[in-house]
Amino acid sequence: MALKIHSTLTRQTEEFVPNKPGHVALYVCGPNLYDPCHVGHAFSYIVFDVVKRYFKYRGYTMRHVQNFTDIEDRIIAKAQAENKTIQEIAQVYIARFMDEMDALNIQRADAYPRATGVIPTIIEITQGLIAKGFAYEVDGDVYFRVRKADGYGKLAHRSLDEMEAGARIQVDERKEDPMDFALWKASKPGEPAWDSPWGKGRPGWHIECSAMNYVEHGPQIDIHGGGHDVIFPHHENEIAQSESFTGKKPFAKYWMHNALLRLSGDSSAEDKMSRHVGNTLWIKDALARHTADEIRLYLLSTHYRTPLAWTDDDVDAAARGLERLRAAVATPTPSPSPASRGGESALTQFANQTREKFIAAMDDDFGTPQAIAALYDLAREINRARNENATAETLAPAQATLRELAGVLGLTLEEPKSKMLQAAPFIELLIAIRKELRAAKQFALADKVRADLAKLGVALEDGAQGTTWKSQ
RNA sequence: GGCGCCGUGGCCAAGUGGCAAGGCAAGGGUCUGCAAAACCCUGAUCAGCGGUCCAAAUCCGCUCGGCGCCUCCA
Repeated sequence: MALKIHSTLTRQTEEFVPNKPGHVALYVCGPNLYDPCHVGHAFSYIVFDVVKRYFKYRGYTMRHVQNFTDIEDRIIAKAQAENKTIQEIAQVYIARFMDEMDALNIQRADAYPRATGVIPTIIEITQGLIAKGFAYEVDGDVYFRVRKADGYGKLAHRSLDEMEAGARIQVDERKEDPMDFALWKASKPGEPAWDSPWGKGRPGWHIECSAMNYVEHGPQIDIHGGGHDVIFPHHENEIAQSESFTGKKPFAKYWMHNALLRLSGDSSAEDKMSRHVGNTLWIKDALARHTADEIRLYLLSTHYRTPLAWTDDDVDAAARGLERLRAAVATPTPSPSPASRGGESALTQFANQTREKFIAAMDDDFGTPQAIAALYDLAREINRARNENATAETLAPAQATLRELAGVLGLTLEEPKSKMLQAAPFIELLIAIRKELRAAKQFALADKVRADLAKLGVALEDGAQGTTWKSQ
């Protein structure tokens, strides 16, 4: 079975064939650093984290590059408003970004280049594009000549004429074509600026990604990813710049775009989550309410190309499902009774079939919803076997498989860290006393202990192997 | 105005031509001193209308409803 990917460029689900056998060069568009990241960003980065984990699982080596755009109009505006440098602004959000990615169990990229770190390459590419006739200078600005680029609009599947017919942008008379976009902008007083052949200035919005790709990956990459909203103009322009400059096509072999997350309000209409619109849920706030496993399971329960509307209730529903998965991998105390030989190999066999189903689902354009369904099926079989007194040894292989597959989705299946570690010895003490009460058939008192602990947020569960507790 | 997506049981969500995955919730049951957990059982003809086909949630057309991009955006 071959791994297939839906590419925005062809609008087809194609078999994945890397440029270099066994290796994947992946570039994912990172954030502009003028504000914290919201769960829409988290969704995108989780999606590509799963893409990466799955490729590794299938034996590919990866090089994953994620950029930071640290020079851009909004960052400049923010810096001016707060009387700070753009570097100071960027640093604050980069530190927060890294913390949040770690908290979401998103594996770090191999490189995090910053736009301001590749200015010489940006100038080199811009010069090259001018030399080849793809760009022109006007008053210290440099514009890309879209009419010259081969197949401009091929990613967005729109022709230039269509775009101009419906364009709402103000036409800059100095540009040859209204759709021409800036590679380099002459700086205004007070703005950060770099020396260039066209005077003091700074990069336009799209060129930095072409430059960072060129520096980190070379002229061609396998997969370029990002949110659906960045297809046009950002990725379209990246293709135009990179292919025109290097002459190598395709710039990226597969273009993957995740659908956009919407934020479901109490009564208001659901809108795309977006920082400039203002309806955002910061990652930090989401993590205060839900664990990374819960958030990931929820987001991955929908296919990445299907839009979904975030609601806390739905995340909570996913969290309850997660508990069943966790119950399945929880290690039971080895049973003293002899192994029930009957279902032993059958469970392992089921686990192996689950792995095949999981792989088949993921091979088909990262079908996480079906992959997760397979996980639930396996969890049920494990729990059932345990109910039928299977030994720890019998359960272990299937549990290992469940952990293995969950790990591909970045799910740890670990119990959330208890908020009551300090109280643990006292809770254990109460459990021990309650055990004696139960042995003495003083059930009313035993139940009171359990009920009162529940009021304090501690749930007791009496199992065959004794009583366990967890905080809620 | 142009390009595109979506509408599946109470809720979330797969399936994209051949008897409708999975999760949450709900009801019934097993187990348990009781409870919890776990497990078992129960439920949808796929927005509406028309068409193509031996056969459609899946293809075509129209209608209604929701959304995205075309400008900053993951």
